[in-house]
Amino acid sequence: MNALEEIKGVIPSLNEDQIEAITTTDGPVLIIAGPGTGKTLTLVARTLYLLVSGKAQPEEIMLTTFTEKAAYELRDRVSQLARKINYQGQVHLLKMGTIHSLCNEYIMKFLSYTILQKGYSVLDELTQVFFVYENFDEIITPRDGKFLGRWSNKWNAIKEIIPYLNKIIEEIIDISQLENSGDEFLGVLSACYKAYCKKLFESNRVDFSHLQKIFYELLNNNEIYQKIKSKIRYIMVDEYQDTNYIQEQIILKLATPENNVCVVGDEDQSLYRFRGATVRNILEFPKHFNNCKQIKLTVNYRSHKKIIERYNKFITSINWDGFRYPKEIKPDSNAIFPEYPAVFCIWGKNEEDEAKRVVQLIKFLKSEKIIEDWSDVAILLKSVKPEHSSHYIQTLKENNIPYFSPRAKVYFENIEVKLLLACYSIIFGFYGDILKNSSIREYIEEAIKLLGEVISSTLKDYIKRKVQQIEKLKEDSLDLTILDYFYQLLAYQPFSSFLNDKNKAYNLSIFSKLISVFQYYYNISVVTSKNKEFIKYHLFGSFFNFLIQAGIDEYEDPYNPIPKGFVQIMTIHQAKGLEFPVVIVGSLHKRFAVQKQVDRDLLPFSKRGTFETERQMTEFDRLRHYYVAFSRAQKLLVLTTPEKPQDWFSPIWEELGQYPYVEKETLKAQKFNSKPQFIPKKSYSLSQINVYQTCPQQYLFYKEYDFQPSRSAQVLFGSLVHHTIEDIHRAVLDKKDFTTSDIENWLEQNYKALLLSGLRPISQTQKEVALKQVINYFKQNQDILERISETEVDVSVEKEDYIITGKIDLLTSKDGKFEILDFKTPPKQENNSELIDRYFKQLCLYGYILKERYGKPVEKMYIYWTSEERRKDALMEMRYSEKDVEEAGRYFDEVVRKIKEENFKVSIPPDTEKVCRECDFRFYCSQNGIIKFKTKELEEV
DNA sequence: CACCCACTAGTTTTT
DNA sequence: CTAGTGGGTG
Repeated sequence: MNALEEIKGVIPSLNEDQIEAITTTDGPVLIIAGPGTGKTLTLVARTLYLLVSGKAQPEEIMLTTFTEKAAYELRDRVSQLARKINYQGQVHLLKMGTIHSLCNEYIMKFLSYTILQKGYSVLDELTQVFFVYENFDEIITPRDGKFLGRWSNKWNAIKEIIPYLNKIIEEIIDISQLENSGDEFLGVLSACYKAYCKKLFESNRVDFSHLQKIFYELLNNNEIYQKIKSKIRYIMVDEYQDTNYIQEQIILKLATPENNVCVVGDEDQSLYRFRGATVRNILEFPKHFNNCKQIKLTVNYRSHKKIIERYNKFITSINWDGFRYPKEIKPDSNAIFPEYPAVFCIWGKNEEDEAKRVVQLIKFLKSEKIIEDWSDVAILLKSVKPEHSSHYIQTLKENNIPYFSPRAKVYFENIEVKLLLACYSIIFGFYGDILKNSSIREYIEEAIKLLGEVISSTLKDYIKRKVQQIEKLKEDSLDLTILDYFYQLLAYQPFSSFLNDKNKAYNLSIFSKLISVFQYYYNISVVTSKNKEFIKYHLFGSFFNFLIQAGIDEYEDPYNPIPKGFVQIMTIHQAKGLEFPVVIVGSLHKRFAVQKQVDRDLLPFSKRGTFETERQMTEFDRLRHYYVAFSRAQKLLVLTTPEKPQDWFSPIWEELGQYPYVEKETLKAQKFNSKPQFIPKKSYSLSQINVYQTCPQQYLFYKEYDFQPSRSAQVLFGSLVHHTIEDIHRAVLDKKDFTTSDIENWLEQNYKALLLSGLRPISQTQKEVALKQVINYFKQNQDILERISETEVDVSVEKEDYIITGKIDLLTSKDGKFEILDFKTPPKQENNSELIDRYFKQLCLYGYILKERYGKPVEKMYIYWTSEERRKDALMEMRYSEKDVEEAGRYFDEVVRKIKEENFKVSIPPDTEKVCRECDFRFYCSQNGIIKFKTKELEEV
């Protein structure tokens, strides 16, 4: 059977255009995929086709997506179908991810050729802001009270300058041209840019745009380019309309010379201009080649034909003047579309009335059983901030309809967050007169009032003790970080009960991360007499002040972004790539502005120059934005407004029936059933599973909720030893010469990197112990080092409903047999202990995976106890039988099943001395009777 | 189509 | 307070 037939066997629905897209593998291909035309399916099938036809091995295919989530989904689907077809290759080796994550991977691989050092940290949106804040005076100098002649407020200047810094990189702008432009603003800007980069690399950090730039520079080094390129034969790029200039350059470079590059996208659905994306890439793609194949997918399998008709009319209502591939989306000719009003409008007298009618409609749909679940309805808005969404939310609440709107930037409105902030502001003395001129005065005062209403006497006493403790500080310091207060507060009501509420627990976890960001970016570890005033002013006056004003989002489950049982209220951006039976589009009367200042200032210096005119940008972008919204609808598209819509909506708005005057009777006769959401498989690392085995509560808090640890010295010690041993192995594999002083150096670097990742420092003696262990290992095991064949081998295994991941080192014996080496830093255990049994099961699993992958059995497995001085005590040899492997498999299934069932009860309390003493939740657990832990420290709390 | 001026709203988000 | 809109003029 040929590859195409095999694929048709598992995906019978493929149409002719899709098949052409799948089988046109060589040379440049542009796939224009309209909404609902099976873009993801086509990408999955194309990848599969490349694999099954033997054109490429998994590791030779690179597929970039717009989000991590899309990458997961693609990978899951490919591996699912690959199994169905019984494909034998290693699907997990596919290079799939966002462009950023792929850049990051290659940078790590070729680190020594870049400006970055080991353990560099990547700034995200929030930390980039604080990085500029931290180095503000060196980056931006004010003149006449204004920053760069434009902005008078410091935080404002930070917020405004960051898009410029990013754009300079993304548009590959020659900074000397800005300098010499003669324009005063651009001159100062280029100086800022230089200072920013200098600071960035001095502190061994990168931002997202620099990840791309550094990778791009690697590609321009021919020797490295050859290395990278030799392993990439096929490139696919999803959402190509949302790529920026440097990404285009990266893709084109990676594709040369044979140009097996396939880009997929739809210029009509481009809505990320504000992030530097430009449709220019997809429009000009064919011009880069002389043999570019173009395939258009235009058959829509998503929407009712009346909906398609309407949005076709909408998108073609202006003159695109060549800035669009002419196309018409066609309904599925095999589908039967029942006759009912599939598109109608709601025009309220005012926002309140509009919301009332919207909710009336939603209730009607549900009570008539036209929809099955509340989550079949999505309200799509330009923004979900309260000023845009509150009238809908209010009315939904009044009618007891559950709703879900995680991106409303209302994190700080949650009671658990308010109460924590109140506690912190009292502990550090940020209340009363000090608030007078603060812009968060109202917020803090309200929070304190709220705390007054719920506070218990024990919590009151605790806070009093802490206030006095800080007041008494003279010349000395407390053994408390700012984050430690957080974990102590969790021991008290109402916080400890909040931990039982999933959503609140996640929000508390976000709080722990915020505090940790503050400690890190303002360079504070413990509270001292010298820094207590600094903490007071900066924690509230600048840090929380900024965050509360900007607002941050609440927790969202990456594995289940559209939970069942809730009406979805989301931004149009969020809805991209999704579909819903019923889509209600609001904000039709609002003006639509497109950010232009950054482009106006910088694009003239881009190599490509400008593209559309400013008027065109506005005209094009607003149509595209709402085109995305309208095309999400499967069965029902409702346009809603409290006022006359903007004129440019008239092509879709004209002659629409109005609710409730539409033919409700024919609507009533319908039944919309929704497809189940795709939920990607969860992966569990073996170290995670170990944590669960040690203490399910600890697993819940650190691994499930992802609380930021404050006191995990043990973790740091273990990682430090592991990483440094990895360095030795890598150096051996690279055939580099090194001495013990190099090892000392590596350990020091690793230590710094681990501290940067937010771990708590360990003592000098402990650090020396770590070094001793590593050097001991190095000195006594020359024979092992010589036999290392691979380090950090990925031993992931995909099970029926979960993925287990792990990393090990691989040895090859003289006669070519495999051996596994795994390092353990805890003290050596007795031979029949429970822990050894657990480690043994891990090794069995590793052995099994490797046998499957390489087709030959693993001969020996070793645990190496690094804390043992002599090799004969440190090295523990194990062998497994098939029976052991089976048992290990059952064992992991069982543990994962318990985790999935959310069984986090502690049945056997862990060793309080070893485990709990290092755990931030020891106060919480002992106050709540989970463990008995009495020490001096606790009594003082 | 470029420029000016008065008026008005205040966004969207990935790594 | 910044910057985008949109009407008006030349």
